[in-house]
Amino acid sequence: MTSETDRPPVADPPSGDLHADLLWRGMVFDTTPGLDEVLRRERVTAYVGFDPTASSLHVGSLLPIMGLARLQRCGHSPIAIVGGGTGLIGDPSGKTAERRLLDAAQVEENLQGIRGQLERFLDFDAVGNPARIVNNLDWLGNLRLVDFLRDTGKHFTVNYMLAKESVKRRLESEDGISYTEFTYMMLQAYDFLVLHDRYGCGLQMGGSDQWGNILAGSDLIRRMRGARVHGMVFPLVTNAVGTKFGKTESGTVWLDRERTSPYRFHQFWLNTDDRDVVPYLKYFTWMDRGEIDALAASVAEHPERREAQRALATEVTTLVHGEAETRRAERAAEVLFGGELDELSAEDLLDVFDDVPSSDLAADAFAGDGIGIIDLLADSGLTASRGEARRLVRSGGVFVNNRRVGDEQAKIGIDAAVEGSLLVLRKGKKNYRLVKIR
RNA sequence: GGACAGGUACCGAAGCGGUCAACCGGGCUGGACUGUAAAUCCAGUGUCUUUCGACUUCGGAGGUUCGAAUCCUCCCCUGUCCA
Repeated sequence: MTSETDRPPVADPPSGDLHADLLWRGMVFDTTPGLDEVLRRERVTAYVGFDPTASSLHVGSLLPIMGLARLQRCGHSPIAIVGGGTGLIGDPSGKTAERRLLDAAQVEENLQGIRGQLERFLDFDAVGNPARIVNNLDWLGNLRLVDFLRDTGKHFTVNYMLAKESVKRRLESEDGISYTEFTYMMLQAYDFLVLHDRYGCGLQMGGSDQWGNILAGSDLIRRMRGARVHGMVFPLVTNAVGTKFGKTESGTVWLDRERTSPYRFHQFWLNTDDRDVVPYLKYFTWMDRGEIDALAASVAEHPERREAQRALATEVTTLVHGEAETRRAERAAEVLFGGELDELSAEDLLDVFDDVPSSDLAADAFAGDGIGIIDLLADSGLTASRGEARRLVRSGGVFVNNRRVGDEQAKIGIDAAVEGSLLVLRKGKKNYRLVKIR
């Protein structure tokens, strides 16, 4: 026992060797010494903090989420802390500029969204080790400055804080660091202390940029409670292309379907580079070693089949959006990349092109021979200008209903529309636009 | 407050009186190849018309000139150094 508090008695030892599993998955970037022993012998309560700057998490948070989920499956207890209090402050880690502050109402709203997403991964009704979500605003909100400075602040030397990488970097930057953000570390350490006291929390996990903050927490607990608590950080998820993980041309990949449709979400994973797919399978799916090894072999021998990517996309999309949405996304991909639009009804098309931008067009635009392809492209917004539309047609990058249109003089008649009401414009391979005719 | 340096298209960066819609690189968009890939190669990348051409762009406002991104004046902004 690392805690002096009334943590529920531990009945069984944890199941499985979590630490070994995490190691194999490459999820351990660094830990405090002895954590592996603790995880083997005791049921541990661990927490991860989530950033409440948006009402949704994005795929960048998936690694810590899966960390918590794996932990729970081994019989440990996960706590997700949504930093309503610290979110009001802003973490300087990994940032080079001062962060804008959120107001309390906004944080509360974001918190609700995040809670819903976490519920897909963590079991809040598990017998014995239910997951919990807490908001640190609950204790930070009415924390008295004088008390805090006397009880907690006493344990931090400024020298200690200045030595932290996150602070150092900001000290060297032009804008410096505000006193507010400078204090962030202390607040996060205090969170750890509170969770330790209330829930017997003995482990904090997080991204590798959190290492300093995590150690600050464990140091604080050691000084104030004389207890040894642990920290573990995940590696930074990278990709072979060298761009930031979780970003596409169209922006961040969110877990919220309103921000990133299940189709796009699925596509994001499907497009994973060969070199990244095995690590991602380890990180983000529940597949075991045997399954992943088999897929790794498939990548090596028949990369063109992309079995690993398909499995990854299916698994992760199912985790986040459920089976029905995953089916839909897969079907949409088949239609969009497999080819035959002809067999689909207007209704099917609307379904498949669910998240494709669309524009309306009056039926009388087709009077006579039909509408000119250039006009159609420019009016629909698929191209930014008529000149671009021309260039695109010339270079063979324009498709109407998946058939190439190479003549810039071409007219599109109303009869080309599916059921007289729908045209599918495509630019290149993946850029679709739906034109609804009314 | 003083001394320099500089502000050019999405970004970086040439141009320094006409032939500049503006070299070049990156990015981006197409095409070829392919595995909805990577790498590579090709093309394009102000607007309108596309054949010629017209119009709007080079921090802002004026001015000189037949003609300016290029010269002059004032203003705004940024970086570096000195106080």
